[in-house]
Amino acid sequence: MVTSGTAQPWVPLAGQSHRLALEVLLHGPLSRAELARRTDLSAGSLTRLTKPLVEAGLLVEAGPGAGDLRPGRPSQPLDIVPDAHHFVGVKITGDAVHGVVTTLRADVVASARRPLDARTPPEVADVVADLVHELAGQVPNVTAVGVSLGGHVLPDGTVQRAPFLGWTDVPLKQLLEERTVRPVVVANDVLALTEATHWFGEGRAHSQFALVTVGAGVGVGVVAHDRLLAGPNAGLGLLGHHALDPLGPPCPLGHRGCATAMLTTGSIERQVAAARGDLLSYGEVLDLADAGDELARRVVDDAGRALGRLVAVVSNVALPEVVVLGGEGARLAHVARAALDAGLAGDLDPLAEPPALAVQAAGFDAWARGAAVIAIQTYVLGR
Amino acid sequence: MVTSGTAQPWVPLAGQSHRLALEVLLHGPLSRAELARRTDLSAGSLTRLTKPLVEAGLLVEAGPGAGDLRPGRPSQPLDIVPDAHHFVGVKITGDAVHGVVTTLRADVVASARRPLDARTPPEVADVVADLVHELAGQVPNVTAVGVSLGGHVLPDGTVQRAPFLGWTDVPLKQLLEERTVRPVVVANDVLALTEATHWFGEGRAHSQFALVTVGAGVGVGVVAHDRLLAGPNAGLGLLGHHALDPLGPPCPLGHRGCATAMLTTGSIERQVAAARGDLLSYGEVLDLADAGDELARRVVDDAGRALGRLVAVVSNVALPEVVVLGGEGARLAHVARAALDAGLAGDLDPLAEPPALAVQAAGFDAWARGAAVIAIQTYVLGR
DNA sequence: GGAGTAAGTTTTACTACGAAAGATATTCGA
DNA sequence: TCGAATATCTTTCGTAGTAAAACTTACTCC
Repeated sequence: MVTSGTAQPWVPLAGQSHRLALEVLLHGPLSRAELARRTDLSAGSLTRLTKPLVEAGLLVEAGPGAGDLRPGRPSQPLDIVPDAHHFVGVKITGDAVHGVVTTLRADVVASARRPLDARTPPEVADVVADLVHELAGQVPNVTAVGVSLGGHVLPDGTVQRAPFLGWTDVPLKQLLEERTVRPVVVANDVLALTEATHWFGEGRAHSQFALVTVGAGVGVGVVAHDRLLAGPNAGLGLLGHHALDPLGPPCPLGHRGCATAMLTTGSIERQVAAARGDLLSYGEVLDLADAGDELARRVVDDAGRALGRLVAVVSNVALPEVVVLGGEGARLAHVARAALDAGLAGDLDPLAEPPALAVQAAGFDAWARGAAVIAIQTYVLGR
Repeated sequence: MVTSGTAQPWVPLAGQSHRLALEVLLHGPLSRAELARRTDLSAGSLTRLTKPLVEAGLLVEAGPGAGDLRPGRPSQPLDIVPDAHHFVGVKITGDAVHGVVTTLRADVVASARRPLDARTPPEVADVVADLVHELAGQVPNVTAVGVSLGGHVLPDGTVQRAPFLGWTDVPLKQLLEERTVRPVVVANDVLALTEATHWFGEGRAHSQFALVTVGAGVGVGVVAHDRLLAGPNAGLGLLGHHALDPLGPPCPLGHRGCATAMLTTGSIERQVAAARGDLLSYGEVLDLADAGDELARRVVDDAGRALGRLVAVVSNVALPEVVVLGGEGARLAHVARAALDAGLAGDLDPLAEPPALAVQAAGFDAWARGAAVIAIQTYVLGR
């Protein structure tokens, strides 16, 4: 039985062993021969390197790949044991806390939610700890907890700034480790979702892609050369006030037609409410637009066109192979796909190769899963 | 004496030897101890690895670093021999061909220029070959020739598209190798200049930076994680028609206030000519603006503000530590620095760390030097 | 049931590395 | 002028990781 005690990170694994384990984690069951090809190691090295990993229980010989009837000795795919470890991911928003439990492969096995009535750091930490406790009770072997929120997070887990909560310099990691007595990792929400997309989502096959999120805010994450673009400004929503439509509505800061004004769920609700007199939720607005309501259609199409232009800007600078659209408002990309495509095409060079587009499952669980992935990465990479 | 025969690329060097040689090439004379620190190798390994490199003449023990009087055995800096190899770099524009000769460290030791009267591939190749011949005659050991132009270049040296010349699918590398009987590398001009900035210019100390060029066109190159952002669309001027000023003049394609309309030398000349009646060169317009001429000042400031906004967009997406401004029109950044800063500040998040700005030496020699750097890289990395 | 094929294993020799101890060349202080 | 201190560079040696080649295993196809 795998020890259920303190989490042994993968770090003690030497260079190549670690690389092999990671390759198996990310790209599913792989035979030794396939691993040898991917890593440019010899077949002999693979036997040598995988033996201790199998003996330690980190890798297991999965059943033979069923379908392939090829000549030659059948391969014996190696795989990790996904539920040897579980991870809790929590996303904190301005008015609620969303949590999920995932396996080592980031498959969600449970989720829960708590409303957030108070926003002081200790109170929020209490709610998060309570949610973690509930979720962690449902599975064995919870190895680490990841927490994400909109704002700037320092490497030591301090939230330097979180406008949605009105926080500055809150030692969130420390507050949560005191309460949960588990390893906690804190990260920016957009960067966490970008990493999730990179390791376990639509970005898995690409070494260069971008994630554009729409929801309460607008965010962009870029992966280049298989690594997240980081820096002091990463994940802060720098394009939040990028001008997209000179005729659009103003945002709270007065920028006419900026990304926040055109794309955030709040702004779209507000535009419709101002014209109709009654307040509809973002989902209801999209439903109306889908049903052909003229007003909703106009607002949603304007937003779609703006999103297309935003994707074009990101695409023109970061040269992604794929642009993934995510965030709790991502359904917009489906409802206003035609307008999105038009806005995108208008701002791309006609001779340029357009990027592929992918729309992620929306909703807050996706955000929380992103936080869990940060916990997985920390455990696996040992940072 | 170093052989003056066929160029032995550095490639045969094994992994670490190659890395050491590259480190010395890029970061000047370095002692073994310093190299050990930079590469995380032991001092012992350094003796072992550098011995063959010194014996082969690739590295030489430079004179002791004069100034430093520290206790302990003095270090013996190792250096490459910069003029053991020379490289020719050529930039082809719509109406001229600019060439330079550089050392292995990309220091320019000669330059020359030919007007371009005809634009058919064979005629252009003749002019380029003639220029290469003249330049190569001035130094010993010309190892390779780099050629750059605005357009899309395939990995095999075919110019797939070059709007300035009206070319499609021209096997330029082949045409030039036939005529010069030397190894030729062909590359996109903006990407070549970005690599030059990365290896030997303002980007040397940074693993993440962006280059924005202004001149006959507008270009952007991005380096992330110490590698150029590449892809089918890299270097094509994708932001050339990015909207920067809703009230600006239209570009030839009708985009009002796009990067081309606001920033290219041609458009600035045209704006001033339209208002004054007489045609001034770009340099004269900048001189006038500097001298306080109201019309020129207005046009140049509008351009500066637009450049600032362009830098902001690039900065917000690519998160560079430095944004380098280059291209033959880069003097704009000096003349309209205040407007540039204003435009930049307006589009940056007030809470974000602003990127550092650097302005490159302008002029066509810089473009040609970029082409030479591509030749250097090809020789050193052996692609 | 044998030929063919490819995966996986074992053996062997080699290479690259770090650790540690030694050699060398300087500064600094007595 | 002579150690003591200090840092670079060199040498030696043991170890770990590697490829190459020969071998074993387990299947398909004829």
